Amino acid sequence: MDYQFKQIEKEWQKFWAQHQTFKAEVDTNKPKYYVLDMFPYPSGAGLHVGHPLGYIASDIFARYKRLKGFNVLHPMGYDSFGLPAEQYAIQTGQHPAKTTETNINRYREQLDNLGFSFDWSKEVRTSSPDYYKWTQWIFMQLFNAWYNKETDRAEHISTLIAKLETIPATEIKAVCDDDVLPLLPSDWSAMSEEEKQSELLKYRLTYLKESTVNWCAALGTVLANDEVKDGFSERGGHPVEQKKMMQWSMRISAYADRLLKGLNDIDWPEPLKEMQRNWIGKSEGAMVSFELEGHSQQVSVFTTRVDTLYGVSFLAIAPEHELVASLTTPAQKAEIDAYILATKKKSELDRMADVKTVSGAFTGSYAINPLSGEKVPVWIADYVLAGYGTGAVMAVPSGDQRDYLFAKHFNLPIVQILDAQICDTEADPTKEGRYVNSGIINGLTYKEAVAKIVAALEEKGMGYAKVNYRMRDAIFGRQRYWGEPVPVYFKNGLPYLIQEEELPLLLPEIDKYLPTESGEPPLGRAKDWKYQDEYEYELSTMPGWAGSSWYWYRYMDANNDAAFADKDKIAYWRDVDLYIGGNEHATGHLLYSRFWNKFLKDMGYVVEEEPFKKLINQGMIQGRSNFVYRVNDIDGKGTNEFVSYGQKSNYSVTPLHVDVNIVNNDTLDIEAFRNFRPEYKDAVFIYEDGSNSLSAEDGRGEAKYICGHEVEKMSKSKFNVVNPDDLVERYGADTLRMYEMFLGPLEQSKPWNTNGIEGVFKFLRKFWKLFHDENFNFQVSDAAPTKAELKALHKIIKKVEEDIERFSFNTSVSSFMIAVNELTDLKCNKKAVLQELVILLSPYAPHITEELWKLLGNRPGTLSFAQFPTFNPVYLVEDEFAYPVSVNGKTKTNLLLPLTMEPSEVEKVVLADEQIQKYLDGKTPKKVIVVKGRIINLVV
RNA sequence: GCUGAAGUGGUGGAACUGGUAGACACGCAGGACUUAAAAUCCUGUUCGCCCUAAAGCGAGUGCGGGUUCGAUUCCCGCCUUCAGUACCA
Repeated sequence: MDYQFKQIEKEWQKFWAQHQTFKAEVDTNKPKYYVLDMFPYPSGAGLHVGHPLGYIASDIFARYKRLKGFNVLHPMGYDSFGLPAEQYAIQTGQHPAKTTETNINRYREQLDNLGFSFDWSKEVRTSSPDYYKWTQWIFMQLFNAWYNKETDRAEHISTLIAKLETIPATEIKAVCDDDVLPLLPSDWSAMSEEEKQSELLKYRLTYLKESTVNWCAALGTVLANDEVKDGFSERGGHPVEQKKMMQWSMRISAYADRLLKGLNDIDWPEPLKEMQRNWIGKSEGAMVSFELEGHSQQVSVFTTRVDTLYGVSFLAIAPEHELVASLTTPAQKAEIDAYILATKKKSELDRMADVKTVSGAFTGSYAINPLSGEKVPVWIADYVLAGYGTGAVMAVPSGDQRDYLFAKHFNLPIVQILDAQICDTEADPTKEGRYVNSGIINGLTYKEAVAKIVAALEEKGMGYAKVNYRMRDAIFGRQRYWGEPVPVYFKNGLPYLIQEEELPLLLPEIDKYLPTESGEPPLGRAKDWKYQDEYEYELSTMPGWAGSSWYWYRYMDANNDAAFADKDKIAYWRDVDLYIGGNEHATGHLLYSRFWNKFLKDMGYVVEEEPFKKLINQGMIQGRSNFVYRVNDIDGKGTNEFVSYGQKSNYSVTPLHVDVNIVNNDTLDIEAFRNFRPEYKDAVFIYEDGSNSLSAEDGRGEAKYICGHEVEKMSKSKFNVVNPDDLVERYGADTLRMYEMFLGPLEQSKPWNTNGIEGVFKFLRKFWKLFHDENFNFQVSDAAPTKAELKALHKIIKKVEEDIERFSFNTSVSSFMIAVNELTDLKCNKKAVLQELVILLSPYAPHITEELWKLLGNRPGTLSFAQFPTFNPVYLVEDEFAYPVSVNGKTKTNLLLPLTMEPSEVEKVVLADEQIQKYLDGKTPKKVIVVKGRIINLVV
């Protein structure tokens, strides 16, 4: 029979499911390999053709590793808590769990269509109580932990309590809030239980704190920094404002340095690591305190250029800074108030777009330079961010451009501090030369100056060296319904954990998925939802990233209800060897996951410091839209006439999107177009050849309407969404799998273009034909392969292995085509060759190869665990080589010579060659370069 | 602005350590088969010049330089596109 992909694919998908072919069990006799995909959020739109790209690549790799003798864990699941299901619930009243279930089923169906080798017995769903029980459990561990800088790891809170009982709190090296009390052991023991709890909260790795948050009124929730884009929410594009709220936070900043260092040990794309480095934003500098004239408080600033301290001509503090009110003199009050009001009015977006305008206001107060004793004015300015450093800067106009502009604008002094510094027209941040106008560091170089200034500040108690990070602690709460409940209740305003045995804390049912009338989160609607019928539960839920920050461990032991995963299983599977996903998760998911992983390692629950050893970003698949061109009449109004792409320059036209699914290789399906919309029913066309009737005059076939095209985002409104199911229906999963790989390098973003899928389909048919005679009877021979056949085979063995190892799947598809073309030309139907080829191709096209494997007489289903063919270089050895002969680097001709011939001998033959003499034009070459087995170059 | 990635035929792309640029595929053109079409198969296809043809000549990997016998590949400068980030003190 001809290649019947539909029947073959259904049959094998059923077989794999029934036999649980890909179920992975711990097997200490085999090396493990863990291949993971970033699990999807099951949206209502289903999978489009861009989603499976990474899944196909990882599936090929997983199948390849199985053939190489590895015990492969290759699971899949769903990140099923999230906003869209809840938005839908608000609109329709339908429970998000129900929508989610429907969407998951659809996803599963689509995934099953593609023949992935997932171990579905280990499926996880973050929204299932069996799963979020353990997300809550990890939250509890974080609550019960603090970060000890001495041991450089997280520890149980009990070790902190032990310290507080024995040593002064000031001697405890902890990552904690700034306002921890300087308690003595006696103070601690004198505290009430509640006072103690309140103090411990300042140390816990997850803690409740009043913080400035990104509040999105339209979504009714708080967003993380990475969910805000240019002052608008990433999802939905609603405005976001700064607001103070009590919020759960995760002390990820405790891990800043380890998160930074760990990047050196993992095999991730360099750009991705760079993004994380920038996000963590480590900067080394110093804290400097300035006394304030007439006040008891001080202002401290963070600076990376403590050497410029003598160049400070004013202090600038954020309008939100806590000292603004007390620093403002009566005379300046009106001006300051007006400025603060103006700043608040400006939206985040304006403030960013408006980088060039200098603005600020003088408080009327003065600060004292700790080293020079000089009086400098204190200003407020919106270029100083409340959220970074201390929310105050020491302004050095000679060395910092923003300070420079500010000083120019407000006529403040600009003091040169280095002899090599040129700051007549702009700031000069270089560190060259020796210091001038700089008190104790005059005449010194940069390096000497920094050390001396830090020492002087430390001696006076006015400053110290400090490392600062841009990364803030992560907000860990959403005022939303469809997320994990936080396992916390409140007693006298203080948070307490519920008991571990009481997990999971189930998401309660509510009547509407909206905030309460008093503005509390939706959980405030739950009736009689109280801990021990008495205490209020936490009403916010966990953010989207909670469930995805540890899910790869759950796959190891998905059905365990005694632990998030069994210790022995974690000890076997350890970490993810290969992780494939989009790079939109660079600073969110991937950073939080590394953080939780390090914490779990500190607490002894897992074994590896880093969760994802190797990571690959698959490129985004963009949409490729098609256009028809509607002709406008003289008044510019649209007509019902459409002109083909090549003829459109002769008319005034309006381009209109047309559904890519009724366009084939940019040729419009006229019939389908007429049915696309009622108003097109009687459309008139001007075809590519300029004619306006379907059949050309000479009867040489049909005229064509050619569409224009453009690359855009894949979206419904642009009619460029391509559904994988349609392509599977037409060409089969094996063709789609190979075509997605054939499209180009995995990491590269590219527009989806179905043109060309035929080529891959033809290839598979040609491959099928190798095993069949003209009448499609299965027929292979047991004869011994010829030298040429073995050469073709071993060439592809070598190529495919090398390509898979470097994730170059597109080139191996080409190589398969070449191999099949060669074997077809050789009329090869030798089992010895074809059977090896079946194994080689099986990771790419698993269905057709399973079928042929069976037809070749092997036990069904054993292909997945066959042995990957071994490359033997003997078959590729050549004894002759057609040397390209070039003159001055330009190739002129080829010369067939034995490979054993030595270069000196080659040179002689070349110079004697009649043909080559012609190119030399009678001249004697100055030099002859012979690279054995490569090239001959004559220099004239 | 800063950081990163990338620019190769009509299109997707290949060329892995500097060694025959354009593999493989799409599209297109021509042909075979067919009453016809679809499907299939064969031939050609970087551009320009020359030519009945065979053959030949020249240019060519974003642009301008450099290193080298030889550069898509290495170095310097510039341009364009995409992504991330954005007053970070």
